[in-house]
Amino acid sequence: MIGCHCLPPWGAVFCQQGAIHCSGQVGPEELLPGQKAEDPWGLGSWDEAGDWDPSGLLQSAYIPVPRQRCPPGKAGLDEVMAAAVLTSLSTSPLILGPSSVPFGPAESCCDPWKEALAGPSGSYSSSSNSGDWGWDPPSDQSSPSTPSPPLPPEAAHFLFGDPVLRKRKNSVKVMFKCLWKSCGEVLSTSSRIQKHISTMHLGRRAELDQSDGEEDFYYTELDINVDSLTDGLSSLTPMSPTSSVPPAFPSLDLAVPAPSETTAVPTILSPVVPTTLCHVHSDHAYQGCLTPGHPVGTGHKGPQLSQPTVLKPFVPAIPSGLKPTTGIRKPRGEAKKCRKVYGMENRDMWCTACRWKKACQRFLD
DNA sequence: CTACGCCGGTA
DNA sequence: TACCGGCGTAG
Repeated sequence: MIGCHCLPPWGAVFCQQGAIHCSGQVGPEELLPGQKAEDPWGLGSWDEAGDWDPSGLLQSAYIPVPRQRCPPGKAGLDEVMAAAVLTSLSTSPLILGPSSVPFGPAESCCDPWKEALAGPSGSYSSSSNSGDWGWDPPSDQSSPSTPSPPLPPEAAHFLFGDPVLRKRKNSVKVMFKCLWKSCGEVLSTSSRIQKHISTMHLGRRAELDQSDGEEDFYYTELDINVDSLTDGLSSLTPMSPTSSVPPAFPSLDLAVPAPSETTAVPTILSPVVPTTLCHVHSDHAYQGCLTPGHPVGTGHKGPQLSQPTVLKPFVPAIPSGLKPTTGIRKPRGEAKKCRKVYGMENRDMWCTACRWKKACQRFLD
């Protein structure tokens, strides 16, 4: 992985993760000027850096903004920036763990940001963030202009490092975070979050308990282990049986703002769908590459895929890794060929090229 | 493994 | 022009 500025919007989240991680080792002196001065959330309680447990959301209060973006000479973390940071953090808590794994507590604190970016981050990129995932970078992430709604007291306590909670090691705090787009509400109990989703997003009447379980798809459980650092991923990955949301990165734009009642399940897969569709589409180019003069309809597979708008050029599913031995040989065309269309029995209907075992000229690829 | 697409060669 | 050996690939 590379520098933050090169990353797509969601890459910025990762960068923050790196920063988050490092904040564990960063002393107060590392904080940007103004960070303490503003301290709009009473973060000034940072005074026990040594005692600081670098895992968990507690660190969210101390995300050092990358210096490249916010040089010390500048104003620092003003309210807007802090809100933005908190927003992006609150929408992507599950990736906290992995990124912190490769870096041990003994990591140098000289330049945490660089360390996080350029350090032994081979594992950083490959193991922790599923870099292969090809969905669109959620556009929301790039513009964290919508701060999260005010957090409930319990969440605030947790997030901002209630001293009492911080002392409690080996404790796992479970929070429930709304995954609804631009919401990110964090509540302490599943019933609360369900009620929140039901009433706020699904438009159900609060008094009518008509929950059909759909709410489950819209929140995720933050199983935050305050204790273990190396546990990062594993402590976050296991989802409660009640929560159907996969341990996907919540920074994803779920892109299902108005889910239909009919298919609730696919919605949880929606982050993957675009990619899948893309590959599927390109892998089965059968429908897509027919020549206009397509003759008989024998093999016609009915209406073509209505080109979904989500399909974009993307990474073309080039059959890479083909053996370079035979030089330039086109991968086998997937279009209909005369043999396929007419069959061996109607060989006389084939184009001459096909008859001669040459490249079919009727159904060009 | 077979079926297939088709390159390269031959008649 | 007509055909086919044989290679590489997909299933």
